[in-house]
Amino acid sequence: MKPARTRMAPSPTGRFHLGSARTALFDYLLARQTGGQFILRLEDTDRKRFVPGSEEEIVRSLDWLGIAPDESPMRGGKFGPYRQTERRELYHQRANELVQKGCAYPCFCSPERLERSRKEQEARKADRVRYDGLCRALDPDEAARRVASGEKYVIRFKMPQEGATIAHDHLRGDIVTENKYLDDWIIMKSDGLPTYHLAAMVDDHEMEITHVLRGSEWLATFPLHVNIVRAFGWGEPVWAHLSVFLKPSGKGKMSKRESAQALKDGHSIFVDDLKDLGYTPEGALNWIALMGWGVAEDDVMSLDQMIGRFNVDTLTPSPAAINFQRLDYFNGAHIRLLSNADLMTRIKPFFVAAGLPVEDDMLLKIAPLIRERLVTLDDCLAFAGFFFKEDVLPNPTDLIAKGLDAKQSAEIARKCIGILSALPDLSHQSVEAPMRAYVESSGLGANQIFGVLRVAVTGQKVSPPLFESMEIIGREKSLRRLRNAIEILEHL
RNA sequence: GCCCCCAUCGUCUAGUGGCCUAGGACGAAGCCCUCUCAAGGCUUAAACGGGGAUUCGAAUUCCCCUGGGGGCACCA
Repeated sequence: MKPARTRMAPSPTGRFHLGSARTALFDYLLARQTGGQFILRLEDTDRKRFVPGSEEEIVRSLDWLGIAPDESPMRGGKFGPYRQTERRELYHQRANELVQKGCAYPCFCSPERLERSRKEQEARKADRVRYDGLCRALDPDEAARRVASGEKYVIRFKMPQEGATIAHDHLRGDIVTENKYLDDWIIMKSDGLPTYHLAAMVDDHEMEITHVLRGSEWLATFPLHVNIVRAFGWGEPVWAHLSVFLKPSGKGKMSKRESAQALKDGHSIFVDDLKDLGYTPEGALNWIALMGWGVAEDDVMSLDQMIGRFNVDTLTPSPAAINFQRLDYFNGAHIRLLSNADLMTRIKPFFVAAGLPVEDDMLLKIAPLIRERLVTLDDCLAFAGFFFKEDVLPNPTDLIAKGLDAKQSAEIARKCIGILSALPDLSHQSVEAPMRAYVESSGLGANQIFGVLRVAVTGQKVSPPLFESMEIIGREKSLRRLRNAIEILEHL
């Protein structure tokens, strides 16, 4: 396959969400696989909806995911500039070219007249509300004179009114639309900036884009786009319209309210939130990739494996419901693939953020103990926070072994102190045998004895393996926590 | 309302006319392992939306219906 040039063209008008991330991923995969380039182009022609900070969020999200573009407004590239507001002269020329060719025309209708026309069409229940064509009928010379005189105008694309437009989508095949249902859409606004329809087509051509992957919300104006490209006489890229993401129930798109709820539940549809929620880029990427891309087996994949296996032909056109349980699964699966050193550097920030005095070598020893227990990285606090505290505060009732009372439990703790004190060291190898022997001789269950020990030493009912944990905590601290536990039990 | 798109287990999907008694993964249930919780292993339940047509034969092709989604801006 020839090197593909792909592009993601978000508008800086809001948060960077799953849909954009998936488009970017597929763009990236295709570019890498073919030895091509992945481009980020900012479609900032709508100055009214511009949201400060959104450009930064796009770049930050892409960086974090590990799928940074090869060419972008920040990084530059030989097809720049990559911000549409910096390319207005180009659009101006191209729009005029279409007018000259008779494929587009200036329109002087005021927003008020347009509004009136719309209302009138709605009132008589017209099949489709659209531009009534007043300025389409204008004499070109007359129109040119009015433009030259400084009258306010927009430029509309002259849609063919007969026949049908056949647009080819790579995933759906030919999409046939009768031209009578199409409109003379505005391609140049009165503020001198182009609309998406013109700008994207011009840029995709100028930037030599070979594959356009975009959301299915563009399907409705797809016929317009191919008509514009054809009016210029350009070759068409491969078009693939990706399906939308539905909310977990599968009924409709995620709403603001549901996005907020997801965040409360520890999930998010915004990539920039994922890091703080304890997700890894690997897990997030894997999750995103498998929504709308059918892979027969071996679901857990690294980015490199995805590059190797990606295929535009196997993208699915049907909408996909978001499933956060799968995100958790993929995240845990990728965490388990991490080396101790890697895992260590990833969990460290969460301890630091919690104000715990962490040390690298100790974290390195803890990493293998909690690796397969983590669903999200921030789970490390719940599993291993006790390692870094001077003292733990076990829930008194948790200290009482199942089926026994406080006194008997205190006795177990005392016995443990005796055993552990007598040992040359507290390595888990040294501890295991004598503790097992104690369980044997006591007539109690391992659950009961280890339970008391666990809660006393870690302060919690659920913890990493006990003996390994004590080895890291050390004898002094372990014994002190045991004595505290006895204290608590005796005062019950 | 009009136009366009989509349709396999609860969810993501494999499947391109006979290899389908419909495969995998998440989730669910059970068992094993086990110092807790996980991880891991094994097992189970779970789907071709409905109706026609083509064909010796249809999840796979065609039509209709239904359901879902998107669009109908001087927004992208």
